[in-house]
Amino acid sequence: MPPQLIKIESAPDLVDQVYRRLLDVISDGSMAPGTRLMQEDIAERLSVSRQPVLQALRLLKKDGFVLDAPGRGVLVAPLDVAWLLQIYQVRSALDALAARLAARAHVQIDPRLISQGRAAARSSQVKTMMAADAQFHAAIYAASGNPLIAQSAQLHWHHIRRAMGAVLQVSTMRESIWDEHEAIAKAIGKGDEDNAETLIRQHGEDASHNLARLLSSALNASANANATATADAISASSP
Amino acid sequence: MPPQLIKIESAPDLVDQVYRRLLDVISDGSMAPGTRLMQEDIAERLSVSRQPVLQALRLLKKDGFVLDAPGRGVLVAPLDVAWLLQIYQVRSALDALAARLAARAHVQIDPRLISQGRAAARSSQVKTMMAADAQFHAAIYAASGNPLIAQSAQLHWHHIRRAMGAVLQVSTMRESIWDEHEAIAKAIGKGDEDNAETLIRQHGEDASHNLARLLSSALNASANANATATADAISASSP
DNA sequence: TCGCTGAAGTCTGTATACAGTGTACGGACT
DNA sequence: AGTCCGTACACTGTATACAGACTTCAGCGA
Repeated sequence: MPPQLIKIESAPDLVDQVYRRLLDVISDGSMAPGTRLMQEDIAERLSVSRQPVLQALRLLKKDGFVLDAPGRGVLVAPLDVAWLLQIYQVRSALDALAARLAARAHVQIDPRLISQGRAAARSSQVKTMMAADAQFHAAIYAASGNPLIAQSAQLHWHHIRRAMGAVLQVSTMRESIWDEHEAIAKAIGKGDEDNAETLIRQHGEDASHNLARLLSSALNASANANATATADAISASSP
Repeated sequence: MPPQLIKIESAPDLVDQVYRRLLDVISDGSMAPGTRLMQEDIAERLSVSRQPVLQALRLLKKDGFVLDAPGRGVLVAPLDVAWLLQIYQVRSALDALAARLAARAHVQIDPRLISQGRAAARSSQVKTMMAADAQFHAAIYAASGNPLIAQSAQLHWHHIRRAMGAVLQVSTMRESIWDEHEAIAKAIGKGDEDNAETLIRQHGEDASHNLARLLSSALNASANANATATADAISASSP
C-alpha cells in the first residue's frame, strides 16, 4: 500500500466522460467544424444512454464548441477568424494578469519547461509543440495563485488548439517563441511585473496575428474540403 | 397585425428557465449560502420533472454557484472572501481590456447611464444601485466590440452581486463611484486608451478592497445567522 | 461513555418511454 | 418548369422508472 494515498477520484460520472471525450475530439481536430452530431449516434458509439450525451452537449454549447441546429441535431462550431481573435484578446488579458501576479510572488518557473519546449519545437510533432506551449502558459496560471484564471483560460486553450490543429500542417510554429517564453519566465522570476506583463502581451499579440493570418488563408483554401470520415472520430479514441 | 413582427423567442426550454430562476434567487441573496438544495424539492416547486433541474444544477455547478454535497444534494456555494477577490482580479482585467478597446473605437458611453446612476445612488435601494452599476459596466463591455468579454464578465457580476447583497444593508456604496464612472466614460469618449484603462483599473481595485473589507467583517458577524425561511425563496418569485 | 457495525432511508445518476417540433421530400397547382 | 402545400420522418426535450451510493441513526460491544 502506498504511504500516502491521495484523494480517490470518486466520480466516473458518465456526463463528464462524454463531455471530455467530445471536447477532445473536437479540439484536437479529429471532428471537423460543421460536423453534424446526433445524440443517439454518440450515445450508441459510447454505449451509454442518450441522457448523459444530452447533458454533455449542453455543456459544450455553453462553452461555444457546438451550435444548435434545430431539427438536425447540433453542429460542431465552425472556425471563425473573428471569433478566434476575440478569444485571443481575452486570453492575452488573462495571461497578462497571471504574469503580473506570478512576478509579484517571485515564482520561479521551472526551467525544464523551456528546455522541453525547445526540444518539442525541434520535433516535427505539431501536437507535441502545442502541448509544450500550453504547459508553459499553464505554469504561469498556476504561479499566479488565482485558480480562476486557469479555469477560464483552459477553455480558451481548447478553442485555440482547435484552430492551430486545423492550420499547422508542418512546423509553422516559430521556434523563437521559446526565446520569448524564456524572457517572460526570467522577468517573472526577477519579480519585474511591468516587464513580464509587457512581454507576455507582445507574445500574445504576435501569436494572435500569426494564427489569424494562417487561419484566414487556410479557410479560403479549404472551401473544397471533403467532410469524409469525420463521424468515426469519436469511436477512434479508445475508452 | 403589426407591420413588423420581430423574431419569436422560440425556446422556452425548461432547463434554461430553471437555470435562470435558480441563478436569480442565488445571486440576489434570497437563497442563503450553504442552503441545501434537492432536485426533487426544486422540481416540485417549479412543477417540472427532475430532469431539467438536474441539468440546470450541473450548469450552476460549472459556474461555481453551487457545490456538490454527495448524498445530501448540492449546497449553495458559501461566500468566500478569497474567492471573491480572485473574481475581482479577473473582472478588473476584463474591464481594463474592455475599456481600452472601447476607447480605441472612440465609443461614446450614453451619458444618461451616469445621470441615472447618480439618481440611483441617492435612492436608498441597494438593488437599484447595483443594477445601475452593472449597467454602466455592461455598456463598456458592449462598446468593446468583443462579446466574449461580456459573456465572461456577466457570470462574475452574479457572484459579485451575491456578495454585495449580503453586505450592503444600507447605502454603504460610495456615491463617488459615479465620479469615477464619469471620468472613465470621458476617457473612453476621447479615445484615451491608457487613461481609460488606468482609471478603470483603479476603480476596480478600490471596489475590491472595499467589498473585501465589508464582507470579511460581515462574515464574522453573521456566524450566528439563522438559516430560516431560505427554502421558500424559489417559489417566492412568481413564474 | 464512546466507538463500531449494521440496516433503513435519501438522494442522485442513468436508462427507457413518450410527446412535440422542425426538416425534407413528393405531389399538385399555377 | 417552378412554387407551394401536405405528409412522413427524424431528432430533440421532458417525464417516469430503476439502480446504486452515501448518510444517518439505532443497537451492540469495549
